[in-house]
Amino acid sequence: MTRPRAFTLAAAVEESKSAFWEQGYQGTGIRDLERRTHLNRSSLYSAFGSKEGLFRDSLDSYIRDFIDPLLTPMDDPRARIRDVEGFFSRLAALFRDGESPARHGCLWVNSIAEFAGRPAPVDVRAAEYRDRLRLAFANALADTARRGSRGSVVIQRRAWMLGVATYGVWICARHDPADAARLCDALISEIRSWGRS
Amino acid sequence: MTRPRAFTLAAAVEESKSAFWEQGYQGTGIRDLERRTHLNRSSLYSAFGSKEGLFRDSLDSYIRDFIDPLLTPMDDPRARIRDVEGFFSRLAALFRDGESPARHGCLWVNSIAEFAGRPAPVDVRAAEYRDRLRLAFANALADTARRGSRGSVVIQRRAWMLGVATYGVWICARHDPADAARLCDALISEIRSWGRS
DNA sequence: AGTATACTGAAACGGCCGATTCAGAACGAA
DNA sequence: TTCGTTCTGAATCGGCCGTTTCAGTATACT
Repeated sequence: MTRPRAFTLAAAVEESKSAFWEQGYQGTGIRDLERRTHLNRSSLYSAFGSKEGLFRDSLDSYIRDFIDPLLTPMDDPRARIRDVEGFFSRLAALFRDGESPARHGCLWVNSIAEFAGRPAPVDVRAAEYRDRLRLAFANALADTARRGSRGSVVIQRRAWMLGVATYGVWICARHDPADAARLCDALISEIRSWGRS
Repeated sequence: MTRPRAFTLAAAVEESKSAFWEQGYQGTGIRDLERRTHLNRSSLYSAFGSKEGLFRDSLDSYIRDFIDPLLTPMDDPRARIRDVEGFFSRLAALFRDGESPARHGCLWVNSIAEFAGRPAPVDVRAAEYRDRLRLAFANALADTARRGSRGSVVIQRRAWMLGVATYGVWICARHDPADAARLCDALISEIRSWGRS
């Protein structure tokens, strides 16, 4: 009936995502996005409506393709403390890989820092991300409580602590990925010591 | 000999600092700074040279007046684990105070997220801040090693962990200060449990 | 063949960006 | 009083901001 799109929305989002990831929302101009996506303004606006729309889609894609896979192992009801260690060791590997976009930190954490409280597509979902993180940790740590070594209060507290540490690691990675990798190692040691107690 | 300045540099920096703190570097325009400082462009530029110069001075003032006082208690060689608890309980109090600028997070952490790796007055000193934090924690935790309850490796590891947790708490505060306060409470509980072990 | 959409490239919008310059008035110290 | 500086206000700079519009061309469907 009508002429189809010559480009994939997903591909355009992919390129935009890495631009926002590296340079932030304000640091990325429409002209940057034109260059990265190899699309002109008109196509961009007809497909996404606005810069903010494109950013929202980038954020969605980021969570779906990057964050979720990191967390799902810990969501499994059979998850154990070793899955928590696995999470941080996978992070460490990303930080040590000079090619990984993880060296620019976490798109979401960066976005929270960039527009806090301001009218932005970030603010609402920031709490979601935080809770998702804490729940994943709490779930994976839960079996140590079941095995009686610790009370559930301690588990909860440690899940919170790991959540906030994850935020911190991302910030650290943005300015020094190698240090963030060492940080993950240290966290893994600490978590291992919890398993022994 | 010549006409003196009618305004204080420090006062101008003070106003600029809070503007940057709330809205970030890129989010704050010269026109914002004119409004906040009640100075016109010419005075601003003749006094500070550039927006970046004003930002650098704001960052210095931030560290001197806000960060240093929070850390010095832990720098004391006689510092104990209770000073670490004190640090987080002071943070919690700031987050619970609706007037405190701490509700906008940490100017430095925000800046790291905003320009990582880019030509900015932040990048060099980011490592300084990180190390200063870790050293302060390590120093205040050291006596638990001296008292033989823990090896120095554990102390080091925990100091790193608290450093990264502090980063995370600041990010968390930027989007939900009340939650950050609760987070500090949880950290205090955890730290207290270290003292008992 | 006709129709409906998508493509490209360019132009233009009002507005702000950071920064520089100027004229004129105000002021303090020598 | 004179000299040197700072003040204010306004204008200007080139450039990018995000966004809209348009004419012209290409493409796939019925």
